[in-house]
Amino acid sequence: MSSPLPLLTSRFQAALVAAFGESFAQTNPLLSVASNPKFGDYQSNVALGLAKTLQSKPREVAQQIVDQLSLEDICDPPTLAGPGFINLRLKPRYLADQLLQLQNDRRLGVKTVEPQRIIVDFSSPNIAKEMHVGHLRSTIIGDSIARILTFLGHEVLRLNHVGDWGTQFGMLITYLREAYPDALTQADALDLGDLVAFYKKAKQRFDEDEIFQSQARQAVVALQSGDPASVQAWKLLCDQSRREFQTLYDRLGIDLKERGESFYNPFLPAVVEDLQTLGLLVEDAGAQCVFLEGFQNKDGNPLPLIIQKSDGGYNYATTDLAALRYRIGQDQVQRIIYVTDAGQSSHFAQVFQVAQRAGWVPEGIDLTHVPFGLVQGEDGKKLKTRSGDTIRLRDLLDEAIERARKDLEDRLQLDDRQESPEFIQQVAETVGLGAVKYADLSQNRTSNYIFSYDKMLALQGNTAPYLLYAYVRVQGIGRKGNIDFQGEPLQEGLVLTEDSEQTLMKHLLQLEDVVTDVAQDLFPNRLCTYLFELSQKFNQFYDRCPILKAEEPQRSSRLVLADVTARTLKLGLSLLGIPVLERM
RNA sequence: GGGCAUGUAGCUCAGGGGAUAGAGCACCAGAUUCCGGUUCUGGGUGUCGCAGGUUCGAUUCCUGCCAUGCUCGCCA
Repeated sequence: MSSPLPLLTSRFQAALVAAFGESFAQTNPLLSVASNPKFGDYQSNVALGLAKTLQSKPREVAQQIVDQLSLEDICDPPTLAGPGFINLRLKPRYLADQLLQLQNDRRLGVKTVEPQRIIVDFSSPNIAKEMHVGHLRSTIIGDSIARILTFLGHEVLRLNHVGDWGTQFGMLITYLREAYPDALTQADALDLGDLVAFYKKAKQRFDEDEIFQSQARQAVVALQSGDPASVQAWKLLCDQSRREFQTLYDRLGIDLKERGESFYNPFLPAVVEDLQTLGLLVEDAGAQCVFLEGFQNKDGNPLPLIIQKSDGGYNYATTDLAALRYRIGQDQVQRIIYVTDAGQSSHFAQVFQVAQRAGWVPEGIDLTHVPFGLVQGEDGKKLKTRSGDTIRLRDLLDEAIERARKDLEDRLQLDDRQESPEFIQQVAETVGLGAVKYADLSQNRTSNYIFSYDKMLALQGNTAPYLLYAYVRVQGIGRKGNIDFQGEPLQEGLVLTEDSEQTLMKHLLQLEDVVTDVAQDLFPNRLCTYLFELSQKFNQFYDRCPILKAEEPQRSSRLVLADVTARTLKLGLSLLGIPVLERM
């Protein structure tokens, strides 16, 4: 393990028992990283809360705990401060020993946990539409969450719940039937751009023309009941979109299993029947509904969740309920994580409520909606092109890569460096795509975020290029000194004498805490903050401590410290879906 | 009107019961015998939207209000 926290916790619990008796064996010692490094490395706040129960003064309680604490192998003698904080400082000897452990551990101190089966449902674009920046957030955040859970040892099913079913197909098929019938019978009769244009026109007709609307609704019902011509047309349209999506996933390095809404079609009638049997279903205005608890419509009446439309068709609530049942029953998962925009929060709350009331969610199954905010332009409004259209994801990625290439070429020219076109291409792609991903992941996902190429590609600040460069620096040391970091590991004799070495090492020890925390709360931005701070601390160390020119045993110790830092950066970035470069 | 989210430094944002609320950018000034300066060191700012409440302690939790965004029965 890398984190000292479990060890410190058990020592504190022993001290609590010794000081106040057996009943305090389970008391949480409230240990955390010190709020300010000047106080130490870790702190315990337990005395402040305990004072009341013990009818004593906080500082006295703290002193009684400290008197019983046995930490000589880990820390300097604990100190009391303020109203009753207990401050701890790790010993340099302990840090050097831990560095040796990390050097020999491929997982860099992060243990695997008891495995669960978990579904991460993310990305989920709609067939016959282009992926846009909104899908980017779901895709990137979902991918990172899946990577982190997998790294901790869980069995993760990465599901792409594509929108390949429903009213949109009725619209599209009805429209194409009159405007471009070949598209319904021949593969690739249209390219995707045309398909998107047809979709827009179909939507327009749907909104304006009542006859068209009812034809479209009938077409949906025909499709959902398996009409062969409709099914064939539908398959052609899906194949075309699927290939387009896949090129984007390949570029982004995203692994996903497609299991779209259509997959659950056979299970939809049973959802209705079972809700009927349970007595939850009510007919209202011709539609089959479950009336929700705690939701109101504009008139203050209970809000229904529509399970079956008045025309007999199903909608996405039905599909999500069927999916939920399948995932729990057939996939046998213990946790389902839905990564979608915050606008769907109430939809998921409603679906979860109905599933709970129907008894479809057994004890111990965790359903979590992971919402995220909008991507906005620098004007604070929804991100658009100059002409007001939605920006296509592939155009956005292309532009990030082009800008990264331009930055690189300018730098090469300044330094009079010659590099091959292949090198330039690889660096531009890695930096460009990495910057886009990191910019998104480094924000707290709950709020909206302002998209800026300039900021995400900046070489300073909390950006992908800054982190990538810290990694490259270590590789530069290796090349310069002819160091084989993969070689025979040292067995002993490491020393950490300088403040900047110790500060860096203390940060390396926190990786496990951070990864565990992100797996729990599903906020990848905390991992970003950790990696940014790690890079800053590495740069301070690099600035103050010569490595190759140092005398032994400093030289070897610093090489190990640099290597473990680089490996931590590489691992951390990989959990964000961002590959590193050896040179840039 | 109901629901949800957000409101923290000039800007972009972290933090989320505990000590003097942080970072990056921008701005100013410095450093560099060096392993790639895409670096490092200094310099200062805040009624943590407003008002109450809970608490030994609130920017953090609760309530109300204000502002902004998203959303509210047959799209997903």
